[in-house]
Amino acid sequence: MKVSKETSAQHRDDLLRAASRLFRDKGFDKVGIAEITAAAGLTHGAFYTHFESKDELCAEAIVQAARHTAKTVAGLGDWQTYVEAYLSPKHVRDRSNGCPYAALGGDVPRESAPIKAAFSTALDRAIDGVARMADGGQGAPSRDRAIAALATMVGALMLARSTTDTDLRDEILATAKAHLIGAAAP
Amino acid sequence: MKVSKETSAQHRDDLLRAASRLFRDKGFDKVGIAEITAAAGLTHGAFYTHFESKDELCAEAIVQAARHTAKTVAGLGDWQTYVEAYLSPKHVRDRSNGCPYAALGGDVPRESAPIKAAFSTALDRAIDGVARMADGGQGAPSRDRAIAALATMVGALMLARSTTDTDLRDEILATAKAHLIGAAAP
DNA sequence: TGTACATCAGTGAACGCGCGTTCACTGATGTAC
DNA sequence: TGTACATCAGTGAACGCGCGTTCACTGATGTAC
Repeated sequence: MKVSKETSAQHRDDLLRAASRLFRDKGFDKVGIAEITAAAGLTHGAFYTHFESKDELCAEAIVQAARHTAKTVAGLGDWQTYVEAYLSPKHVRDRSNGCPYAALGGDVPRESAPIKAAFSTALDRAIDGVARMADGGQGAPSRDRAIAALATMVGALMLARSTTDTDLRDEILATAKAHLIGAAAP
Repeated sequence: MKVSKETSAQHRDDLLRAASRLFRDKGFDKVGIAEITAAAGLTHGAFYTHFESKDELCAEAIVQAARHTAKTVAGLGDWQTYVEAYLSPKHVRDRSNGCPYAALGGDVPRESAPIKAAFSTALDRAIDGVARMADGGQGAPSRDRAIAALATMVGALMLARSTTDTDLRDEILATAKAHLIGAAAP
């Protein structure tokens, strides 16, 4: 049955939000159209009135996740708070709502060009965001520091998530934290 | 038809090598049993005389990739040479023969316990290897530096691989390189 | 404002396909005499 | 050393399953009069 334009727009948004969370949690390949539409309270057939293909959804879900993440990060305000939240056991556990660059960075190189392009654009903006946050208005060239910091954070989070040894996990998080906060606020 | 014990052992090794390369290139989900057995010059039916399941192969392929990588890295000898090879455009392109931690670290958290355990053990050894290489016998506590360096390298490689913008890619590689080599050999 | 009808978002059955896995069969290996 | 036979690695057809995608249909929406 037909629904109102507002409801339809809401459904599209629901699909994007569900996809953005599910993809970050399980990766593109391990989440099906049926699971995404069900999470949005729809049946799988409705999917293709909103998106042309799964690939298109993947690309848009990256944008959605990046936007949501940027908003959350901006809300934290302080660089040290951000680093500590990023390298926390909670962020290791909660992939669904976490950093899309750490969650999907490993998958993106294997996906289609539009997906790579979406990720690439989002990443570039995220670097700018981190650069702005990392040094609150100082004249120093901050983009380089932002890139190095982001690489360390993304790498540390990914490795921490890949570990079954909780000692090693905590060691990775603590070490990365020390290097980042020590370097940014000596 | 039956083959000799030596041939069979060789086939098992061929399967592991093929799997270790294919998985690093495309990830666990995008490589099928048929593709792996074909790459090893066999048909898919032969697979189950060597491995109980795809999951078991994934775990063993991680060990295989880690061993091969450790051998290659040991051959480089010098820390600076290693960092430059790691953060080279060649390594960005050639995932098949590259670092298994950057290639599969994003996938491992979503896989079964044996796969996570295999990865975790290999990672722990890799950290030790990097620690030994990074400071050639100095008394300084090197394990922390090794962890931070590995996180930065893995993160930078992954992000560089996820980029379509070649300027951004080169920027990521150059920045990470500067931070790592500057820190280890000031 | 009320009625008639074209539109189209959502449903659910169906599709072709590739996947991991199984299994009856084949024929070279390697052992027992 | 030579022969007879049990073993078992590899083959290829077949399986059930879940996937992305399609499509005829439904019925509420929203427009034209």
